[in-house]
Amino acid sequence: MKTDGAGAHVLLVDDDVDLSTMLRQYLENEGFRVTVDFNGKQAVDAATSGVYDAVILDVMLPTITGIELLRRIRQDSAIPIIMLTAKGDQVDRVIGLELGADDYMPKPYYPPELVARLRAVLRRRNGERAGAEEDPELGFSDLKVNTPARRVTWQGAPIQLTTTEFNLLVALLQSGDRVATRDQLSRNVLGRAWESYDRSIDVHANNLRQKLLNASEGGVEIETVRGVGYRAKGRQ
Amino acid sequence: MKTDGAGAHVLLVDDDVDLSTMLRQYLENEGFRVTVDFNGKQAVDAATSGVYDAVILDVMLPTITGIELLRRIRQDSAIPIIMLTAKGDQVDRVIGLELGADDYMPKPYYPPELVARLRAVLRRRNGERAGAEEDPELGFSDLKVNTPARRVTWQGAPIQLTTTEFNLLVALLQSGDRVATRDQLSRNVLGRAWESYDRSIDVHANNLRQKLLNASEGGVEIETVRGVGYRAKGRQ
DNA sequence: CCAGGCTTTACCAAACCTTTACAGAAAGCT
DNA sequence: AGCTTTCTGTAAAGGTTTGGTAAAGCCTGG
Repeated sequence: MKTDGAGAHVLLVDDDVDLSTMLRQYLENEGFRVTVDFNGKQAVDAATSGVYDAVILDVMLPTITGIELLRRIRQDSAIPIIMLTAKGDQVDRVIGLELGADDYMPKPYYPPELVARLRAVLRRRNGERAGAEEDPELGFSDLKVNTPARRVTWQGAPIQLTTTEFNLLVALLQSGDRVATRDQLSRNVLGRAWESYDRSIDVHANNLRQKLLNASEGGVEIETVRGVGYRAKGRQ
Repeated sequence: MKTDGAGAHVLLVDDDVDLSTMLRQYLENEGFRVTVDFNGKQAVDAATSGVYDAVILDVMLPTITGIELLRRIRQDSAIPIIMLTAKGDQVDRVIGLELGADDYMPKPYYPPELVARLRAVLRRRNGERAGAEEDPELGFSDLKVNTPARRVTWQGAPIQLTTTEFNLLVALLQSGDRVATRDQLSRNVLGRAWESYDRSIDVHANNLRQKLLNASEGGVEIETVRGVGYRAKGRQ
């Protein structure tokens, strides 16, 4: 249940208010604490203050270049840094990496991809090997969900799920006994906020429900919580 | 005195003539044979020629980045490599270490420290050769992949692969049951992060898939995991 | 200059996501 | 209970995304 980097505090330095707001929400939904710095002025102080666990740094900043920022941060701190770079901009990238950025992320990016890389640098920072092994298996009773392999089985028999269905199932299981709201599910699974009249999650939930029903004969259920969302339930 | 690595032949790739001369003297004094390459041009050929036991590689080179050099060497050889990186410039373990560097050494360094690490990687290499720790052969059922020799066979019959295809196959096999994401594959195989619309991995994956299919008649498959990446699968 | 091999592009088919519509269930109200 | 409103299940149509594939472009080493 405890995903990597849960609770890690991330400093996001980006001048694009809209984009960074969306990204912040996404990150928070993934369990990070996020602070945004729009102008980069205080970024160096903030980044080196020791309160953050990682920095996401846009290289395209209005007043000061991200590269310069990166250099200054690196003078005082070894905090993990991910740069956001323009697509195909090799120069910034190489310079960035050589200045000690831990990774880069070409724009435009998919938030889940960024989160994956963020977790990677955090994991690497903490005991490299130690926590490296995730709890790859979740699920209850005879239902096994192997996240790294993206495989689902009931009593050993594989269940064929689409990408979204798989993600949805994982989200539901991670939510455990708590009800997962449509908004949470939409953000986690579809990568967008939920708005009224959006029935997409419902459709996926039902398709998933159907497949699980067929495969497990009622061993796993997806319970509807009227007006709120869904919850996965199984005979323990 | 002459402990580990006595007589080992080291290739030093560094453009700073003064520094590398001093280092060479120090290393020779410690019992190593040393060859220096200043411009890095011939470094790949030299490193992969089989005459050296280890490479010390400066990442800050004038014409070509050390990272690029590293990648090319790793395409053809498993020789131990230590990177020299600028201070604080954890020149990317993401890229450096993931591309297969064995260790890194921040500049400025104390020669004794470098020698210690050099011996460590040499010892590790030899130890692995002695112990059963290594898996020079990976693959399943009738597919044999010999990494040091860079040879692939199906039921003894060789399969002709390009460098990239071979690396891709190894990356897939090493990932085992886990799905290898495009980003992971891109980093490991191509030495760069993945960005959307980059289809290179897909093309290689399909070429490889085709060759394996022809050779093994379905004994090995490269499975596509939609929206995520690929996985190698074989009849066990 | 050629050859081999990596990358990019373009196109197509298949997979699959989203939307829509409607019917049925649940909850509220009187 | 009945009636009304709100919400969810479900099927199907439509549209979008994704990956396979062929081919052209490009780079590099010979």
